[in-house]
Amino acid sequence: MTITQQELSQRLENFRNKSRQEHLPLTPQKSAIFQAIASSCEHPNVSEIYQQVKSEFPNISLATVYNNLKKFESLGLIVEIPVPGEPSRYDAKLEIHSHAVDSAAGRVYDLENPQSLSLPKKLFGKTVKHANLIYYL
Amino acid sequence: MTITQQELSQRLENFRNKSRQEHLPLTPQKSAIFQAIASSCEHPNVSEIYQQVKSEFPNISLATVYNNLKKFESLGLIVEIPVPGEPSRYDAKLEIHSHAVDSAAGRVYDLENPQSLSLPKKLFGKTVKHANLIYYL
DNA sequence: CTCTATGCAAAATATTTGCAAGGGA
DNA sequence: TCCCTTGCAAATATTTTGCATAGAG
Repeated sequence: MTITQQELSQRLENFRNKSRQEHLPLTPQKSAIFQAIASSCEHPNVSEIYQQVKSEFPNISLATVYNNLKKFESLGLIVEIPVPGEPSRYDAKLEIHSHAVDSAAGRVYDLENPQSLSLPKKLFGKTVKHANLIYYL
Repeated sequence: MTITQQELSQRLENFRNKSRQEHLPLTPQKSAIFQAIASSCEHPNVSEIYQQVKSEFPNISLATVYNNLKKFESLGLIVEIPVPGEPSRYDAKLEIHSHAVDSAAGRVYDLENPQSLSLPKKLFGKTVKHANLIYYL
């Protein structure tokens, strides 16, 4: 499963814009980490991202990967997908959607949200920031 | 938020039945661990469960808690609720339902699934075992 | 030039495993 | 009796932090 060229460009541009907005230096390592997540539908976990980036930057530190993931999350560039019993995976698709977790195969799929699913705006007096419907296969 | 006496009895009976079915000895520690999860809507995480059980069994080991949680999960007695950025929480409510995660308050609420939400039986040729709709507040 | 990011190492946290002894069925 | 469970300690795995240096804006 690959993403369209157009979708990828959009994600990367969004990434660069956000970085500029926040006056954050745009290093090659950061770009590589973001691309490792954004350039496919693989929903990699930390060590997969680390391995991937390592092939381009053999000196990259795992701490750098962790630090950047945290930063990207706080900027709203990526979303963490927690998976029961395994390390979290990361997703750069920003539209609200669902996930199918196939633990046996160690994979996470993207799914459109069903038409029928209308999300509440508020719960317990608090704004619903995000919603994630996870199917376990 | 507390659960009804009836619901609790049901959960505990289910727990005892399952243990007997599987020919697993029913130790006081196991019961205490299960009850720590089943007797409220608190969705405790591992260390909260550990602290709770420790008050009754000061010698209990954290490893015992972990081992039993894994066992309970594989028996279908509890469900792990992964929470982004924090350790997982555990739920003994077995009906399919949703969760609202309030990270700021460190709480997870149970929610009925909306009527409108009809879950697919299969995805990608695999049976949907469980589905979890998580709202982030 | 200034400020953040990087890489390294160490610390902190979380989880799993091996094994001897104890206790339920 | 048999086998699972417990508790302890050690091993692994995961994530965070501090600090000196390098590099982006």
